[in-house]
Amino acid sequence: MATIREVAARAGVAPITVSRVINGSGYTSEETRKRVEEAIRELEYVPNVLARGLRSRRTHTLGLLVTDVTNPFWTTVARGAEDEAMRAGYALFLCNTDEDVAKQQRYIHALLSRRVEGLIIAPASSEAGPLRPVARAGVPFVLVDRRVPDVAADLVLGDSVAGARLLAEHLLSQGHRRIGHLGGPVGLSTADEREQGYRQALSAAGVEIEPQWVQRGEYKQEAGYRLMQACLAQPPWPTAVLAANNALAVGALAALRERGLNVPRDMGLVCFDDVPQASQIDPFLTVAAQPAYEFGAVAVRLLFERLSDPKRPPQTVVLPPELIVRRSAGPLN
Amino acid sequence: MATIREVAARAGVAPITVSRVINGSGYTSEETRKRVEEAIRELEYVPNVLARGLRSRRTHTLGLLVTDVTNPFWTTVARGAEDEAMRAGYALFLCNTDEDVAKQQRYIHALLSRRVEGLIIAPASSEAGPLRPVARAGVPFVLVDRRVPDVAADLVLGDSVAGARLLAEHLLSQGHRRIGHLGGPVGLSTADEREQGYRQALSAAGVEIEPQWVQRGEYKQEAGYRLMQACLAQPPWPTAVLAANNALAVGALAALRERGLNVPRDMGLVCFDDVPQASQIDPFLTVAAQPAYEFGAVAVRLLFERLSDPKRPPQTVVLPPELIVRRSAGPLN
DNA sequence: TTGTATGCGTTATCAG
DNA sequence: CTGATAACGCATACAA
Repeated sequence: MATIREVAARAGVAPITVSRVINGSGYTSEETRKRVEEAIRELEYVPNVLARGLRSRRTHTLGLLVTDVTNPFWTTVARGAEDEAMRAGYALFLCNTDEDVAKQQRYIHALLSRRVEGLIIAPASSEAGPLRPVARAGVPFVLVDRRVPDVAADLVLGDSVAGARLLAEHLLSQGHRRIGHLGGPVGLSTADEREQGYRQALSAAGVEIEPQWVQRGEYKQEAGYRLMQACLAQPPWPTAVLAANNALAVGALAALRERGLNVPRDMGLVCFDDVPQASQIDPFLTVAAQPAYEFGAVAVRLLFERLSDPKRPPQTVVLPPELIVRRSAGPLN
Repeated sequence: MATIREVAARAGVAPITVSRVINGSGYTSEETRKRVEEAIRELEYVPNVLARGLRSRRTHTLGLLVTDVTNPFWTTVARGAEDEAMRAGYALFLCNTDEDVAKQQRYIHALLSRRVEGLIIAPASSEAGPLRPVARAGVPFVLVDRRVPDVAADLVLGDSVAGARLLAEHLLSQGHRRIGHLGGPVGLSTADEREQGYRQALSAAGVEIEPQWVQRGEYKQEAGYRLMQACLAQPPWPTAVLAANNALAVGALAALRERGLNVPRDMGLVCFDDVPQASQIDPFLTVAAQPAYEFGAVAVRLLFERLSDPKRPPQTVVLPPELIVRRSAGPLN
């Protein structure tokens, strides 16, 4: 691969002049710029971003940590972030932590060692500890989707309480009075808040909750399957359940099918986050859909704002969910 | 952020000794290693991979270009690649080209300029031209899912001809004799081969094909919607269609629903590639599923083999699809 | 087993 | 408007 010196030699200028042409910094005459650009083309010169980053401390690279790449919510977040980053000439490392703090830490280290200029993190846990290395390295970061107590950072959130309330109210409006909740990990802000919204709605309607109807686990299909079974371990059964995310709902559906229970005939089901392809195939699940693409795009914008003004106070952007009513929670018989 | 010199100073050794401890290269006494490791911990030292790569020409970074991050097939490929790369201590840039050659070229440039050691590419077009910069930069690459004529590179493929034949034969076995095909872009190997497999199966069964039943377009939902409409523009209609990928099938389903046609009652539908979440929610689509995770993992393995032996002749690995029969193509009435 | 000198490719800084 | 010089942080080559 050609270097900036070879380009300079061929164009008959100094390396720094080539640098100026590439970066559009400083002055260059029309004349020399033409010559340099031609030399670049002829040699198929590709600037070495490593060397550039080493000297200038600007790598034009961001990192994005999501907790599940196979979840359409997160891939859509990634698209939003990627588009926004690319628009600004930044590349984006997309990393999948799988809700696993150890994996998250390995990626954080990998990204810091690659000197990314900023990080967008969907935290795998609500502990502040794992984020400390990022803060101490002085690398700006934005949290998406989940809060972390005692961490001062920009934040892009959905409204979990309101969304869960919407879903629960929908079930109530369909006549359900025995409503269960399949929740996410205890301590994770979205999971805690979704349970809270669910409880608020039911309590406002004067509806009782059996303890076994409320289950918590990971945001994964297997957990949905398991929690649904636990929920139905013994009577009385709920007539409907609210799953705290789409993966939980998909797992719950498998458990219900296995027991020969039909949705919505035998059991109503609603959840947070859409499953777009599935909904195209069959508009079935009633969901509180979040503007995932915006999550990513807004997070990158916040990050850029912070990069250009490091002292600006942390901002929080809340993007409300939208209730999409489909067939999975029809009127209670 | 601390540098290797600060670590060395604190440990009372030379920088090169720290380097040796970090990389496990050369000899270091137990004693000094302990001291160095402690200094690293105390200073929260994070090695600068840019500097390391500049000097050693090893960045421990790969690039993966997929054509659609929101398609579960590609996210699963990405997971396979990522897991395999991480196991070897490599990070992976995951980039989404959106089936757009211009976008693909921008990412290729971004990745070359970051001096990735290798690339895994799902080519957005079957032209060799766009891949030339990679070859000329001397960066090894593996093609996944699609062939590119006149490019000597390692290759991970599904068996498109066989898969399409399986799907078509399934439709024939259900009694269908008027079978359409919604195909991918003309010239793209998977798209061409899937049409070929479809034609082989029908011709072997002595079944005729109306020209309007065979449509080709992008591997995207909108195309599926449009092609399905074109397919039904005028009688005679097919009684079933074979979509060349999952996105096309999802779009086709929307078009059918819009016309009030029920699948499988009024129209059979099968496609290449699964839609895992949707199939969990409702085991509906009959598909030729490909081992997507293996695509990614095998591609990374091939890349590593080539990195360690650049002169080895290009390999091609073919991973066969599996027919999963569900309800979307029941017996013809 | 450890250290010294040097250079990877680029840009910041200062000069002209 | 252009150039010379040095330095970014690390690892290679060679010495001790």
